[in-house]
Amino acid sequence: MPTIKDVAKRAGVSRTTVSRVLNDNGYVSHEARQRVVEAVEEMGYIPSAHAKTMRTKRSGVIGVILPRISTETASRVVNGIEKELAENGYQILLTNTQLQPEKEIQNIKLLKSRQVDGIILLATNRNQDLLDTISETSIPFVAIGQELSGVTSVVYDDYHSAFSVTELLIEKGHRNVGFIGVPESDHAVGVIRKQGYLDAMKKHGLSVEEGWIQYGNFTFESGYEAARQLLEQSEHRPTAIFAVTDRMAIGALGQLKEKSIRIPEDMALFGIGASDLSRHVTPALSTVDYFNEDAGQKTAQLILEQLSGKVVEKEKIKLDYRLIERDSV
Amino acid sequence: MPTIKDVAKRAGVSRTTVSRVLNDNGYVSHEARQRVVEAVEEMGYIPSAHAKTMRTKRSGVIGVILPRISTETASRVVNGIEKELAENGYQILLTNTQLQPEKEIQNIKLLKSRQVDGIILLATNRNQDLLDTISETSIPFVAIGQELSGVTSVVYDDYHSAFSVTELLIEKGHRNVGFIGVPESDHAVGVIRKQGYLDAMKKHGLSVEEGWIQYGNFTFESGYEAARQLLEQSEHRPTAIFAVTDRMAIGALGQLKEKSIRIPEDMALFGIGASDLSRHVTPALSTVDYFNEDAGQKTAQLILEQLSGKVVEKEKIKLDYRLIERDSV
DNA sequence: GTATAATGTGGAATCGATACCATGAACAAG
DNA sequence: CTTGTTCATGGTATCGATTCCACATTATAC
Repeated sequence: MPTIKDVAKRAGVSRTTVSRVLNDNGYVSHEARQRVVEAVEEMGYIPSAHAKTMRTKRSGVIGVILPRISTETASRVVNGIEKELAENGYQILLTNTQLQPEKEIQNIKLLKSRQVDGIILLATNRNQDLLDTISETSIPFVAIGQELSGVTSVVYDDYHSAFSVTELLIEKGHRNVGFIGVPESDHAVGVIRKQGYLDAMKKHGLSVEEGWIQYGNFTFESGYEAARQLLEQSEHRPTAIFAVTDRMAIGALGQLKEKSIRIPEDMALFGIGASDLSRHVTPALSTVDYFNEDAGQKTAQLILEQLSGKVVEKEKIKLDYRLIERDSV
Repeated sequence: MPTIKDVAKRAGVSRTTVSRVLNDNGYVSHEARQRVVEAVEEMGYIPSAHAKTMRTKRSGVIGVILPRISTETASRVVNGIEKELAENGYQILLTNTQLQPEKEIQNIKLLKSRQVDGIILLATNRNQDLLDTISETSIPFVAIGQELSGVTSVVYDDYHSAFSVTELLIEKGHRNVGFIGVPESDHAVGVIRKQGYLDAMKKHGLSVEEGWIQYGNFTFESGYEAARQLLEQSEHRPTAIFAVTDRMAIGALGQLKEKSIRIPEDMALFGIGASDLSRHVTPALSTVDYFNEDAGQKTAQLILEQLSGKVVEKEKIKLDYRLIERDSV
């Protein structure tokens, strides 16, 4: 690989002049510029980003930490981020935590060692170690998915969406609404969505029987299993199930079909996520669209804003959502 | 951010000694090591990967070029790659081309400027410019998904899988098998899979009527549309449809359902990809599993092999596949 | 026609790490 | 007691770019 020195020699100028041409700053005569451009072309010269970063302290890279790469939600968010950042000349460096909280911290260090200009975290938990690590981090940082105290966060409207879903089911005449949640370590999904459900029930004067609330772990299988539990409620069996993710809802759907329970006549079903799946299962699953791609884009914009140098208040952006009513209710 | 110099000062040793402790090579007394470790800890020192890369010419990063980030296939492949590389101390730098061929070349340059130690390309086409760019590239390179001449490639067994699918449909008694393909610019999917279909038909003495072959562009919608075309064949209407991707198969499924055509009684349906979707639509879609995650892992292993320094022959690895027969046939 | 500004170019320092070489101390072998 | 290893440490060059400063040269103003 040729270096700037080689180009300089070939063009018969100094490294400084080559640098000027490349970055289009300073005075360069027409002839000198011409010769440099030719030399670059002929030698297939590609500047070293490392040397540049080292000198300028800017890498043009934003680190993105994902819980897992292969989820639809994450993919969409990344898409949104990518789109926005690429337009502004930034590149993404993706890392994933395989859902291990300690890896989040590890990855933040890793990204810092690579001099990323900013970090975006798709958060799944909010443990103190993580918060500490972030607050020690001097570079622009935005979290998405969870509200992290002291950190600019982009969050979905977990509470109101869950509330609305529950209320919609109630308005459809259901009084016994079952719920499939996830562990509380994921605050947004595990705590807030449940709260939305509980508050909606309460508002309408409906009690929530023990056994109506089951838990899964985001997988189809756990939804399938949770639905089995819900069906076993001997008296006061739910007539509707609200699962906090589409995958679990579709797992539940499998259970219901297996038991030949008609949907929505005998059991209504609602999910969250607006996954491709939700649209194509039968009956089509009612769900909530969180506009993940827009969320990613918004997050990227916040990072860019911080990057632009102006001092920015830490803020919390709550995004819009939309209920999608389909055949399952 | 503290540098190695700051750590050296704090520990009362030279930079060289700090480097020795960090990389665990050369002689360092117990006390000196102790002091360095403490200093690193206290200052929260994180070494600059850029400086290191610059000096050592090794970045510990493998570039991965994807056609699009948010597809199930790509996600799985990346997962496999990640798993294997992470175990060997490498990191991934992801870029995507948004399906624009010229961006593939652009991204290769970008990755080279970042001194990646190797490049993995999820290829969708095989144009000459791309091949030229790759052959000019001196670093380890592996393509996956398409066979690129002169490049180590990991490919799916597109031909035999398509052949098997077609044959299976024929053995089920179908003589009129319709086909939904994609443009030939994607050689593996557009050309080879179609060839497998055609050869299987020929082998069994079946002619392929004009109009039985339709084309889509990987989307649900295009599958839906292609199926409509297939249904319009007035005489000799197909009794089975083989779509070269699950998404298009599921698009077709929508069309069939809309027209109240019973599956599989009136029309059998087969896809490729073993997507989550295929398992959960009704009726469950028969499909081909290409073991994408294993493919990613295998690809990573090939890169690691090249990285290990031994001279490796360019090779072409053809992967296994598995037909998954479900309710749609 | 001289002072001043604009234009054009290169030398050298710098970013933060590693690698090579030199040097010194401690200790064993002859 | 000299010689040769092993152990321990530091100085300095280097990787490939940018940036600052110095110095010409040319153009413009008065």
